[in-house]
Amino acid sequence: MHRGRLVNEILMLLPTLMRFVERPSLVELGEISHHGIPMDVQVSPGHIQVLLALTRGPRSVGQLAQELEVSPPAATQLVDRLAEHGMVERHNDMADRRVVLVDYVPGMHEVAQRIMESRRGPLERAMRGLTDEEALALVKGLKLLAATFGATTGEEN
Amino acid sequence: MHRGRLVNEILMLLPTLMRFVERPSLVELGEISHHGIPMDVQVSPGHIQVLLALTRGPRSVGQLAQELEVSPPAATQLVDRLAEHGMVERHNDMADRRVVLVDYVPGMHEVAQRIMESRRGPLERAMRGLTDEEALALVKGLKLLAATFGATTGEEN
DNA sequence: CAGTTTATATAAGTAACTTAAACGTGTAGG
DNA sequence: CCTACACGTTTAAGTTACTTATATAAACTG
Repeated sequence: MHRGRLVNEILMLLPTLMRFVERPSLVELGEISHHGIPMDVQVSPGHIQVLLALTRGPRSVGQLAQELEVSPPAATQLVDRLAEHGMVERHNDMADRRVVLVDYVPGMHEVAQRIMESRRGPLERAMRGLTDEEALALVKGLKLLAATFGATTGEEN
Repeated sequence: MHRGRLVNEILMLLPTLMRFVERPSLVELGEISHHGIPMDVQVSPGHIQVLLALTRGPRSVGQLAQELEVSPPAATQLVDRLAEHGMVERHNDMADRRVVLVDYVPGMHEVAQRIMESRRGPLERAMRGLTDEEALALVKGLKLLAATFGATTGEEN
């Protein structure tokens, strides 16, 4: 088994995959127009991450930054954009008025769901070409890569 | 087996991994200083891809753009940067004087090697945590993801 | 040899980050 | 209680890696 060869393949694959993943996709959102929201929205992977994180309940901006492993200003920006599109709201935490809690706008849960589906679709389709073992190995490998790169590249906080 | 769960995990993992991978790393290059080249160089994943592609011989700018799946101007820029750092050279193709052939600067092959090692290192370390089957599945999965995203996101030429 | 296509480069613009600094709020210590 | 420092978020400014549109030069084509 030529590990070196595999490493080379990944070295060629990762940046290319990255560019594709990074490319923000236009999501068609027909029937919510009666909510006064534009018909389609540009969503980047980061936004999807936020929406996905919020499925487990409201989060503070800082928590979001930690979960996505980005700087606080980046989290602020992501929330800004989603708020502009009417997907999420900011509330003040009454317990600690410094923190800003982010949550779905009431009734937008399903819309968020649809937006996420637009990303999940291609992924699910891709994974149909993998056996269960391979799918598990893929996730395991991705986690390892993230951990290793994370450790190598600073990881300052 | 909960495929949906795995898809969610990947949806959370990919962008984060992306951000790490994307982060350009500073490569230490001690002893080439006598070539008149700066001691360390900022290399992005795209640059690594170019260096790796050149191991299989000289390439035209257009070919590089195709192999990395980026636009021609992006390839031009990547070559610009590597040329600034004295890693690669542009030659005119005598057969077709429109094409610009890119190749290592003589003697820089080993330096390029070292730069690539700086990226291969973390990858190899990560893959040590995988069995051979898992490593193969990882590569297979990455290819599938790239193909699927590529198909979804335009792929215009 | 005029007109179109091809290969590269330049110019201008964008999106997603980063660090540094500002601002308001909480929390102790004297 | 109030001064000083720490914390959570935002604003500001800068960077990077792309994109599209346009320019330039060389090669085909009738």
